[in-house]
Amino acid sequence: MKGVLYTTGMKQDLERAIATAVQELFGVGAVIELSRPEEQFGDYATNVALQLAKQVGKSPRDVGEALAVKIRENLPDTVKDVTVAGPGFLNVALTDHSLMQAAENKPARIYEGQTIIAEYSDPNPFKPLHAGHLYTTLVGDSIARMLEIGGATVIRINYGGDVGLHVGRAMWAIIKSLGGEFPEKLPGGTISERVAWLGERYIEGNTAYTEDEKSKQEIIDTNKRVYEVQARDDHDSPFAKIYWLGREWSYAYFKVLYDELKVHQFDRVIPESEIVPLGVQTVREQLQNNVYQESDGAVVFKGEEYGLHTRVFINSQGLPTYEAKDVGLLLTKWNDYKFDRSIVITANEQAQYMAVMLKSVEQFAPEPAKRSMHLTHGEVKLKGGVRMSSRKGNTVGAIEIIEAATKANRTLVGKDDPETVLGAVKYAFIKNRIGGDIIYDPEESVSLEGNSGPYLQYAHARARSILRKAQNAANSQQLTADSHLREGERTLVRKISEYAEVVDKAVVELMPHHICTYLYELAQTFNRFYEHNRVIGDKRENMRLALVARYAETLKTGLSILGIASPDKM
RNA sequence: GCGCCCUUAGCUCAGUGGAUUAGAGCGUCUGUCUUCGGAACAGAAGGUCGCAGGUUCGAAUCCUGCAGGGCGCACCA
Repeated sequence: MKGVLYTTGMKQDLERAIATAVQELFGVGAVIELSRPEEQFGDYATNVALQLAKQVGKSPRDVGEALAVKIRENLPDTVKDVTVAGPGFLNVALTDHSLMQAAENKPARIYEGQTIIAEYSDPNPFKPLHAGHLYTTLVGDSIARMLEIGGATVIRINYGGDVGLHVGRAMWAIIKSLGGEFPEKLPGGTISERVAWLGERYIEGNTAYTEDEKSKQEIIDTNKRVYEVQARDDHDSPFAKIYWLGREWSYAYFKVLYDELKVHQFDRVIPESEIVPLGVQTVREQLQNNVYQESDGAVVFKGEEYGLHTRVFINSQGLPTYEAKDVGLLLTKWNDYKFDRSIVITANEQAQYMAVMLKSVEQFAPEPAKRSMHLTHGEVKLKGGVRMSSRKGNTVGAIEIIEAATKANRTLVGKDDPETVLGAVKYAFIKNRIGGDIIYDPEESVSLEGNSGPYLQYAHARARSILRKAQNAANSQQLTADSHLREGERTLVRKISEYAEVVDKAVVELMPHHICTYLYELAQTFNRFYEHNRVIGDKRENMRLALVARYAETLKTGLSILGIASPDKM
C-alpha cells in the first residue's frame, strides 16, 4: 500500500525531460533524481552523468556536457542554463518565469481515494497525563493532517486502556484510600484536582504492586473484578460506581487537554473494554488453528520462528493482555472501515511488541496485518537526557506544560496570547525528527526567537501587515505577470517553489519535522527580503505585493499542517 | 546474553544511500535602526560529524568491528 508519487509539477517535468534526453543521447533508461543545490549553483541538480558514465563508457564530464547541450535544446523556455560542475554534476537554472510557476505548485495527493486510519494519543484512564502524552498527541495530530494533505480520508482513532492491570492498581489504592468501597467518599473539586487525586492513587498502587506481595495479590484480584464489571455491565455495585466515575473523570480530563491543544477531534474513541471480547475470542479460535499455543497455562504466540520473540496474549488467569486486546482492536478497525492503511503512532518502547502482535495476526488475517504500520517516536526527556519517572518525582504533566508556557509568555509579552503559546509549544515538540528521544526544555518551548513557532507566526503577521497597508493593487496581480526577478525577489520565489516538494517528502516519509525545517527557512528568507527590499512605495510594488501574498499563503498553509495558527496580527 | 535504535559546535538539533567552505537556533562577542511591525537583520568565534578499519574518483551519509547510551526480550501498557 505504499503511495506512488504522482508526476506533476516543475520538478517532475524536468526529471522526465532529462530522462528523455538520456534516452535520445545514449539509448538507455535512467531514473532522474533532482535535488536542490545551494542557490549559487542553480535551482536543481542531478548526478545522473556520474551514474551513467560507466554504463555508457564515457567520462562523467563528457556525459554531463552532452546532456547539458541536449537539455538546453529541448527546454529553451524552462531552463535558463545547464552547467556541468565538479566531477560531472549537472546544475540546472530555471528561467524566472518557470521558477514563478513552480512557486504555484501544490503537494501531490498520493493517498487520493484511500481510507487511512490514524491511531494516536492513546491515553489510559486512571493514569496521569504526562509530557509524553502531549508529545504523542501532537505528533499524531500533525501526521493525520499530513495524510489529509496527501488526499486520504483519515479516520482518527483514540484507544485507551479502561481495563487492565493499571486500572487494578489504581482501583485498589482508591478503595484503600476511601477506607472501603464508598463511592460517596470520592473527592470533589475541579476535574484537574480529581484526576490529580486519581493519579496519586495510581502511583500508590503501582508502588504497592512492585514492593508488597500481599498487595500485589489484592491488586490482581481487583483487576479481575474490573473485567467482571465490564462483562456484566455492572453500574450499580459500589465498586462499579467508583470505577465508572473514575473513568468518566479521566475522559473528561483528556478532553481538557485536547481542547487546550486545539488538536483535531477524534472520529472515534475506542476503550479497551470494547474490543476485549473480539480479541479474546479470536485468540482462542486461532489457538485451535495453532497460530497461538498454550504454555504454562497462558496463551502465547511464538515469535522466534519469525525472528521475533514469544509474547503472552492471554495470561494464566484467563485475562487478555495488551496483545490480545490489540488483536481485537486491529480486527475491529478492519471490520468497521476496510482501511487501505492503518497507522498506529506510539513511543518506540512498543516497537517489538507491536511487531509480534502484527505477525500473529498476519497468520490468519493477512490483509489487515499487511496494511498496518507502526510508527514510533522517542520519549520526552528532561534537559541533560534525564528520564522522567514518577518514582523520582520529576515527571512533567501534559497540561502543566501548557500552563507553564502560558505563564512564561504572559510575563514576556504582558498579555495572554494562546495562539502564540500553542505555536511555541507545538513547534518545539514537532521540529525534531521523529524517532529519537526529544528533550523538553521549558525555556525553549516558550521561546519567541530563532527557530521557534512564534518566529514563524511573526514572519507571517509582518507580511499580512504589509498587505493590509496596500490593499488596493495588492491582491489582484499574478505573481507571474512580471517575467524578470531581482536578486532578493528571486531568492524568495525560489524558496517558495520548494514548498510542494518538501510537503511531498514529509507526507511520503510521515515526518512532520521536514515541514518545520522548511518553513523556518522560508520565514528566514522572507525576513531577509523584508530587511533589504522595500515593498510599499517601491517601483516594483505590485509585483512585490503579489510575492508577499504568495509567501504569506504558503507559510500559513504549511503551519496549518502542523496544527499551528497563523494570526494576522500578534 | 540476544534483538532493535541512538552518538554531528558549550547546549538543543537539521543534514543520512556522493559533491563545491558540514548547516541552524540558543548561549558568547560585534554591528544595523529618522525602518512596510526589532518576536528582525548583518557579522565573528566555536566541529578530526563517538573510535578504528573497509568500499569508492569521492563517505557525517554505505559495509565491518569496537566503545558509550537507550529500549525491548512470557503472563504491564
